[in-house]
Amino acid sequence: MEMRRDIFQAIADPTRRAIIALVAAQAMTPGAIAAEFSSSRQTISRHIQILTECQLLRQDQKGREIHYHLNPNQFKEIADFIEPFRQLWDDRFNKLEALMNNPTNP
Amino acid sequence: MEMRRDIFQAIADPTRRAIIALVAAQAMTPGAIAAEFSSSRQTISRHIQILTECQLLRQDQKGREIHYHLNPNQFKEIADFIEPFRQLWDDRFNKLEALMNNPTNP
DNA sequence: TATATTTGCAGTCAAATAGCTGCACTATGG
DNA sequence: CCATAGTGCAGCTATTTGACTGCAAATATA
Repeated sequence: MEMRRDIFQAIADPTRRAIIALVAAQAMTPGAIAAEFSSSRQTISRHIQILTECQLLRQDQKGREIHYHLNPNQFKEIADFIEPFRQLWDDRFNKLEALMNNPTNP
Repeated sequence: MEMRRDIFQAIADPTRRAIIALVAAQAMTPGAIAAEFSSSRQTISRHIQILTECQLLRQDQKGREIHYHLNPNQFKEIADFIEPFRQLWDDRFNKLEALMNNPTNP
């Protein structure tokens, strides 16, 4: 029944990206997260569940509260996807890369 | 009727990511792209249309053939999303950043 | 001009998704 | 022990999505 989630599908939803941005700043409880949105608490809870399945979020139980915090490692899969194209648009990256390949030269 | 497409939704589909990877190597016609997949030509054509709506692909009409090629600029939106988290996992990036902040000239 | 090739568009259908409400479970405090 | 607060899960519905088939438009070739 439950389709295998991948991280690209997880970040496809704008609400979930907003949740990620919120939690990135500080760990938050589901209630506090839901308070930031107009959707119902249960709906936000479902989004949190999806993000947790992809390990984008991690739980931190404290008494009856659960604090969710970001797991930045999972973003590597997205980074790996766009990395091959990065040099085609990111001048800053090109400068960094030049320094990396030629660290001692002018 | 037609929902506004965003780029995150565009790359959520694995077939579309595969199309992107194909076209990144070289510009291709819809027919040639479809030949790489088991889905029908029309289904692939629909995916190409979605990618083009998001400007991830660009058309290049040559007679009755249309060559699609990648528009890497659009990946910036994805990069901007994950960039804030990059330093938290990417050691290589940290090294590059260090070089950038402390260039070769003493 | 007639024909074949390349492509896009409309229509249909099954499956997945995101939203809601209601209920059950756990932990804290009196 | 009981009430309350914080969460998760089940079930329902409307919307969206991805796949297919069929057809039309445009271009190249005989």
